[in-house]
Amino acid sequence: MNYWLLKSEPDVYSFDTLLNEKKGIWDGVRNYQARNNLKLMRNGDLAFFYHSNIGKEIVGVIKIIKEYYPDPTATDGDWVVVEVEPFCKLKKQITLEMIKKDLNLQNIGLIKQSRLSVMSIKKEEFDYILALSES
DNA sequence: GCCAACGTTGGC
DNA sequence: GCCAACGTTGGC
Repeated sequence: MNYWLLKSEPDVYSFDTLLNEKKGIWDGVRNYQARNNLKLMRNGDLAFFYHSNIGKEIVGVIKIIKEYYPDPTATDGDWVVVEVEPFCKLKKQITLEMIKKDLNLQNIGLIKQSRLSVMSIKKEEFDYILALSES
């Protein structure tokens, strides 16, 4: 079981859109490192849904329900998608500002690799952020 | 709108 | 294989 963080600009594709649509295809990834992470995802893995640019906060958790297959929106190259469904909405959103200030989260990919859109999250980080959102 | 931090491309 | 030029992401 692995944990991930997926970024999306909410004016393009938001967590609420996914909630309404019940299920989503994570397409359009055009970065090798992000793609490699997509390929490592397994059914049942959980991922944070982060809103970049607008909000700059983790808003929910999603579950991987279908492992990678070729991205139908790609005209060339070896790009892939996974399918996801909403798992839960966070009671309290966790902002980038909070994460940056939190001494327990200084090594999180969101800060270390700010441009990567699909990254892995340590179980401790995942559990810690979930606990924060409940507090 | 700007810019830092990357990633990609192409000339050499 | 190196590196300059350029493009993109995302925070500010």
